Parts: sequence; structure tokens; C-alpha cells
Amino acid sequence: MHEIPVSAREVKSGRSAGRPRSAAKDEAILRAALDLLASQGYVRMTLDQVATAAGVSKSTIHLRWKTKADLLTAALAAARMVDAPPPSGDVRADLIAILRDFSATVERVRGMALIGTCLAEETHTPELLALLRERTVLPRRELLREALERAREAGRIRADADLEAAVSALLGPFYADYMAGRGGRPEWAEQAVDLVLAGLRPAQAPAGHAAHH
Amino acid sequence: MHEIPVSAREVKSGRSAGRPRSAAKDEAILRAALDLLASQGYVRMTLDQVATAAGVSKSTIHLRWKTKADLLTAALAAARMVDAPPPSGDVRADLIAILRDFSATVERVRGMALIGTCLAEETHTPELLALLRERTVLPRRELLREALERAREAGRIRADADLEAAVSALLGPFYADYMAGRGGRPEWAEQAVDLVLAGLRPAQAPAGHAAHH
Amino acid sequence: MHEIPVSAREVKSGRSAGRPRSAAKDEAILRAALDLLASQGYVRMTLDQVATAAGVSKSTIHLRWKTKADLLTAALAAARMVDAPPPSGDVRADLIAILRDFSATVERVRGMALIGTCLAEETHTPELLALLRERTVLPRRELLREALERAREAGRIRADADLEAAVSALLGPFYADYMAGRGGRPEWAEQAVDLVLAGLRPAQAPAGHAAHH
Amino acid sequence: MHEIPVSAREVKSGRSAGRPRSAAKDEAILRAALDLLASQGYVRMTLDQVATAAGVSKSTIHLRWKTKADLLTAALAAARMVDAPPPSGDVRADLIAILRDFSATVERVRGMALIGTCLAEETHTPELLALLRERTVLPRRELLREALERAREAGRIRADADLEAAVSALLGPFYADYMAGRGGRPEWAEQAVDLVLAGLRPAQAPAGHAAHH
DNA sequence: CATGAATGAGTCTTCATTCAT
DNA sequence: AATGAATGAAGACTCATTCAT
Repeated sequence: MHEIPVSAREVKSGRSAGRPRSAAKDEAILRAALDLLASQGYVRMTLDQVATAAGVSKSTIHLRWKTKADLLTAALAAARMVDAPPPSGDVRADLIAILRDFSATVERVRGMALIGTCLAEETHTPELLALLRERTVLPRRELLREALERAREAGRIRADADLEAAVSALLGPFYADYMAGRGGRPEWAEQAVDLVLAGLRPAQAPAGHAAHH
Repeated sequence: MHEIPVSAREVKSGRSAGRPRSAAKDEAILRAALDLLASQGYVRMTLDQVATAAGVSKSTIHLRWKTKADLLTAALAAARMVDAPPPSGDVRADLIAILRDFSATVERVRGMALIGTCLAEETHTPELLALLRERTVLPRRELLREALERAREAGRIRADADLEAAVSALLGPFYADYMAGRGGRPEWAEQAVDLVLAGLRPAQAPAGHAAHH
Repeated sequence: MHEIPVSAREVKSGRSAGRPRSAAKDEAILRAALDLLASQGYVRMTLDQVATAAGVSKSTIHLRWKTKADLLTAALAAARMVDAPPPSGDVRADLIAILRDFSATVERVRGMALIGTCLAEETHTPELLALLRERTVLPRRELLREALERAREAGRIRADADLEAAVSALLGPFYADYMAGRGGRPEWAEQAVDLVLAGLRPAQAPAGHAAHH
Repeated sequence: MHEIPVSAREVKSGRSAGRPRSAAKDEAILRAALDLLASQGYVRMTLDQVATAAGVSKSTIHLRWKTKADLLTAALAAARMVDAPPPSGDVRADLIAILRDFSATVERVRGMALIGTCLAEETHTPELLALLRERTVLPRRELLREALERAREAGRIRADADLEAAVSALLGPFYADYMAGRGGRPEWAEQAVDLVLAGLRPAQAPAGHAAHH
């Protein structure tokens, strides 16, 4: 599959006519939009705020994205919020690292407010939640699933374990804690991992579990 | 957290003269407000919508609650969303019943949208999330904790288990599933309960589990 | 046919609850709207201008009419721009009187600009031209046709004359003069009437024409 | 009325250096502008629409005409909308031919909308109506007047007839019919011509007609 | 008490025009 | 010359809130 040019203009002659669009402004706008989406919510966030925060005029925003929804969709789509810590060989440590990165990211980008906005807007702007899933939730779940597969292959967890359910069991306590007002406890990640590994431990076998400590 | 009066008049002591306020209208307004809060979100929901849905005039609403935030706070405060299924003696069944009631309630009241709204509004109207916690999240957690305590006393789970963490492990998968777009699976409750009970099973034998602590 | 109440509220109890809508404001808004429609044209006229001219807030306008188009439609519909001078028995004088009233009205309300606006908007807002026709053009044509019918019955004009065409021949010169930049000549009415009466004079008969002079 | 330059550059004398402006683009822009002026009206027509329709960029338009008003002025000035059918020797036929060309042209270029726009804009952009008169209305009136002069010389119409008024009587019914919603009737031209010729017929016999003047 | 009118602040979006390439 | 980016000045419409009946 060949590269698809970002815009039709770029097809011809490699360089489009006229003044090129400022990439710095693109980025500033998207960043400001995401910030404000998290801090204000979809409806409360105004294009004026975005324009001011990004140091551009409102029209410059509309030049790039036709509507407010388009802008926020783009902002969410551009967000890179999942970092993959390199597998260390130690399943437990890997899982904890992924969960720690998760909670750190959520805190950094006011993630719970962002998530709340996407949930609240699901009726009116379902793209938001869809994008959040596609760009942040699912990639992170994939990382966790891969680690769990490695654990399964290593005999650390039962062969018939439902890995998707296990992934939800790993991530879930974070949400539940937040809802209970007990967010921000650093131990949550270890506790979740240990509970899942214990819960999925293979039958009664000799279990090499303690071995690698 | 101080008590929030249900309606503005309660601030005054005693009964005022003149035609008493219609309690039916009070209730209709609060119910309409909660519905719309879930379906539209805080900002998108308008007092006109509430007035129309409740069959009253906008002024009638303002007569009872000074501001939109007051109304929604009262609506959340009045919401009764936790039903306590009677303990059956079977811990596993009790836990599953509570979780099933949880997900049923969430579906019935568009709970994820409501939760999203409260999360999204945390900056501007923190009372919403606070009330949600107080009225729905914490009571349900209390039910779960009590069931787990009974399990602990019965020796079903380890004596040193962190019950709050266990509660989060029970509820969490629901949120995580929803975020992943795999909400609505009825098995989630059983899976969560079984994982937690397995993960917290007392080291009945020498069991190498505790070794790495 | 019984009277249709202007609004549903009025049906019950004769008097609606709450503060009554100010009739003075209604009228001021409609008058201002019509003035501005003539002087600015549809698109250039702003609701701000109308609000200021009428001494009300913009919202007061929106309370009564949902959109700008609705307002202007109502303004045009409310306009009473055709006065029927009483028949005098003298056909020529009657026709001239009607035409004079026509040009006087057009001048008074900046009619050519208003007509221009309705023509220009025919694509986007056909109601405007339709209303202008219904409320002003056709009623005046009816007056002229009745006078011509009287003339026909009196044998002043040919029995087979196409009266609708004759009406257009009476009114037409006004428009043609305006387009040519020769509007405002008071003689136009007499000239038009005399030309039509001469052109439609019955065959060669003894012709009672000069008789009533 | 002074001459309006077709494009901004004509102000400078002589030929400038560098790439000459594309005459094809000039024409495409003017044509698009006139089309859109008729179909959208002055204010609703946007330069973006013109640019797109003409296949050029907005800046290319501004390069030639400083403002929107300038462009539209030029577009109207460039419009050639009057064709002179050759005199046939038959006055009646000549007049009808001119009127038929008139209505055909009006239909072809959405003339009533164009006329409406010029009338509606008379306050803000009087040049439009002035140009419309100069380029289309007056030339056609001139053709009609010449034909009527030939008729007068041939003794077909009275020597003292007011020819300008007669011209308005010929053209007027077209406008009046349109306003009444009876535009598009092909007979209108014949009827108008016959009425005028009949009305202005010389008093061939003693004819009591002139008597009342 | 209850209602409907009235309002001011605010928001998205459009568009003619000016700049930079 | 020609293009596309960037912008400031509106404008229609919404909504929580306050008034008058």
C-alpha cells in the first residue's frame, strides 16, 4: 500500500502553492483543545478559549476544522497517550509498569475528566468515546494482554484463563478507586496485579511462582 | 460534607403561609432533572427541557432551587439507586447479586453517562461527584464490604486481605469493560467474584503465595 | 366560521396566566423590522438593529418569532399597504386615485427597495414575495379590476377586453419608470389611465366617452 | 456618471512588467460573479463562491478588484444584455420582437432576481442600479423609442404622443405581471404593443378622443 | 404559588480582506 | 501573477436568570 498524501494539494509537485500552513499552530491548537476538553468538558470549552490558549485567531481554527466537534475529534485522535514500557522478562513487573504508566498518564492529562466528558457526550458525539477507546484504551489493553499471554506461556497463569476479563480486572480497580474517592494510591497497581496473578494461578502445580524472586 | 437541603425553602424554619408547594411537582422536577442530566449532560441539559418534561414552568423550578447547579445537586441527592439484596448465607451468591444489581441500575438510569457528567463537571461543580459517591458509590461498596467481612469471618478469604482493594477489584471490571466497549456482558459479575475469591483464598496449605511478601 | 384564537393559551379562561405579552412591543418590533427590511434588505438587516430600533432586547424578538425569516414574514404579513379610495362614479378618476395611492404608498414605505428585497430573496425565502403579492399586489389589482369592470359595464371599454392585462398596463408604467430612473413623475398615473382607456375604447360606436366630461 | 474601470489595473497607464494577467480568468470571474449575483443576491453571494465557480483563488479576485462592490460593479458593467433585432419595416412586429428579446433575456439571466438585488442595494451600493440602467434598461428603451419614432413618422401613432411614457407602457406590463405572479405568459408582448398602438392611434376621423385635452 | 415575559451574556460560525510564500 | 493562510468584525440564536401579573 502506498502512502496516502495528507491533502490533495500535496500530490502535485511535492509542494503546494501559497503560504504553507503553520505546523506549530496545528500543534498548539490541538494541545490547547485537549487540555481544555479535559478541564472544561465538551460543551463548556469554547473555541475562544482554545484560540486564546493556542495564540491564534478563532478563524484559524475553523480553517483547519469545520466544527467544534471536528476539532475535538482531531485533538483526541492526535493524542498519544500510551507508552509501551519494554518487556523485562518479569511478568509481574511488566504488568505493574503498564498500570503505573496508565495511572501516571491519566493524572498528567486530567484523564478522568476527559473520560467523563467522552462518556457524557456519548449520546451527542459518540466519536469522542470511540476515539478514546481506539487510541488509548484498546492499545493499553493490548499491552496488558500480550504480557498476560507471555505469562500463560510461561505457565504462570492458567491455560484456560479469559485474558480479556483479566485485563479488565487489572485496569478496573483504578476506575473503581477513583469513583470511591480513593484514587491516587500508588499501591493499587501492585495489588491489582497480585490479585489477578493469584486468582489465575494454575491449579495446584508446584508453581514456579516464587522462583524468580 | 454538610447536608444539602433538598429545596431552597427548607432553609427557613417552620411552615410558611399561603398555598403550600406541590410535592408532586417537586418530585416530577427532580425526576426529570435526573433523567435529563443523564441523557444530556450538565451543560446541555436546559431548564426549559426540565420544565417541559416535568410539566411545570421554568419559574416554578427557580422558585424551589436558586440555580441550575442547586437543582441538579438536589436531583442527585434525592436519587435512590442502591438496593440491598438480602444476604443469603452464600457469599459468592451475595456478591454476584450485588454486582448484578449494580449493573442493572447503571443500565436503567444511563448510569455511565451520569457518571461521565459528574466526572466531567468535577472542576466546576464538585458537589455532583461528591453526591454521586455519597449516595450511590459508597453505599454499594459498603454492601460489598460487609459481604466480604462475612466471608473473612467464615474463613473463605485471607484474614489479612485488604477489603477496600477487594471491593474495587469486584466493581472495577464493570468500568473497565465499559471503557473497552465490552459492557453488557452478563458473565462479568461471576468472573469478577470468582477471580477475587480465588485471589484472596487463604493459604490453606503451606502455599508458596505469601512467599514473595 | 368561528374565530380562531391567536394562541392556544387564549382558549381557556379568556386570560392567560403570567405576565401578558406587551402589544406595544409587538407593534414596535414589526414596524422596525419592516422599516429596516426596506432600508437594508433582508440579509443586511440585523436583529440587533431591529431590537435597538424597537427598544427591546434581541431575546424579546426571538421569544415571539423563532427565526429572522419568521419575523420578516410576520412584518410583511402585518403590513397594511392598500387603501381603497371610495368609488366616485367616474371611472377615470377612480383609476387615477388608486394608482396615486399606489405610488404614494410605495414612496412612503420605500416600496421599491422592499420589492427589490423580496425579488432578490425569492430563491432563499420565497415567502417574502408570496406575502408581498398576497397582501399588497393582489388586493390593489383587485381594486383596479373592479373599477375596470364597472367601466366595462358602463360601455366605456370593450366587452372583450382582457382585464388582467389591462390592470398590468395600468400598474406597469410605474415600475418601468422607476427602472428607467424616471420615477416620481406625478403625471404617470393619468397617462397610464388615459392610454388604457383609449386603447380599450369600444369599436367605433358613438362612444359615450366624452360624455361624462 | 463617470466611467468605471473594468479592473483595478486599468487605472495605471501602459503595460506593467511581469506575467500578464490572464484574460480568461478575468472573464470567468466576471461571469461567475454575475451568475451568483442573480442567484444569491449581493450580500449572500460570497467571494468564495465566485472563486470556486470561476476556478481561481479568492486572492486572484482581490488582485483585480479591490472590494466586493468593485467586482460586482465590474460584472454588471461587463454584462451585455441587450440585443437589437433588425428593424423589419413593420412597427408592430419590431416592437414585439424587442419585448420578446427583453423577456427572454430576463429569464435567461434570472433577471428579476438581479433587478431585485440592484433595487434592494440602492441604498448601500447605488452603482449597481445605475449600471443596470445604463447597460440594460436604457439601451432597450432606446430601441423601443426608435421604433416608436418610426411609427410616428409613418403616421401610425399620434404626433404629440409622449414616447417615453409609451416606452414605459410597453415594458411596464412585464414587471406588473411578474409582481402579480403572472409572469411567463408569452402573449404579454403582443397585448402590450396592441394596447399602446391602439391607445396612441391618430384621431383619423374627427374622433372625439382628443376632445377632452 | 405559579406563570409567562423580558433580558444580557455568551457561542459557534461566516466572510471580506490582508499577509506570506 | 497566483495561491493559501490568517484574521477581525460581525450575526443569528441559546439560556439561566430576573420581573411583572
